[in-house]
Amino acid sequence: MTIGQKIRELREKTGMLQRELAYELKVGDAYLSKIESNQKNLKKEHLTTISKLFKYSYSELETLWLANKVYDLIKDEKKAIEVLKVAEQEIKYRKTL
Amino acid sequence: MTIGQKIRELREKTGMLQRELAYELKVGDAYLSKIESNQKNLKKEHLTTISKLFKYSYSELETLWLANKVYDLIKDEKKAIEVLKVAEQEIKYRKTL
DNA sequence: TACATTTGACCAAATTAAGTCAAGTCAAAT
DNA sequence: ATTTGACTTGACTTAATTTGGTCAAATGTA
Repeated sequence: MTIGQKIRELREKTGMLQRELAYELKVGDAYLSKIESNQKNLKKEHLTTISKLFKYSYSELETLWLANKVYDLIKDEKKAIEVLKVAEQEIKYRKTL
Repeated sequence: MTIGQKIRELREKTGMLQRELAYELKVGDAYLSKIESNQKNLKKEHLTTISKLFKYSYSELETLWLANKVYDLIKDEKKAIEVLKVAEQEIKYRKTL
């Protein structure tokens, strides 16, 4: 599940049009279309609006949003999974400091 | 192990000074100091030079370099580990498409 | 002292973010 | 068969941020 998919899911479940949600977010509908297909990242602030609008956990949206950023960084790498493991170890290690 | 630590390790093992390695990389020694302490990221191209200079696996350097970028992105997040899990699932999922 | 390294403040250039607009697609209704 | 409405796409723009550094001063350290 990506942040884009989640937003689309929330929107469609309430029968809202892209145009309508875009209006709430104060962006154009073309931009929202790209957000839902993960071609663009939305601002973190928009997560707040979405969270309130659909009464959906902000924290979960934030996790998906961050995961999407990580994904963007390594999606084209063959070693993507290994990279994540190394990053994970680093996080765990530095937590203990 | 971070990319900065690895570079320092390689440099020190050969008794090289920051100034000397910096010269090879055509950067200032202050900048190299920051690279070794992960305050700055080096260019991917520099990995090639380092790999050749110390005869150390390019692929491993690249993994550390990428992991460092991922780390930078989520280091301040409480949910860092969870974010990595979500990103990992996304990578695995999209690979099967 | 002198050499190696680190740090903070700063900078220009390159990149990314955050969009827009117009044209195009696609399905359903007319 | 054409219109309509929802959505998508590509090309573009502008502003903000990041990258990739530098220099001078401070801090170890032998």
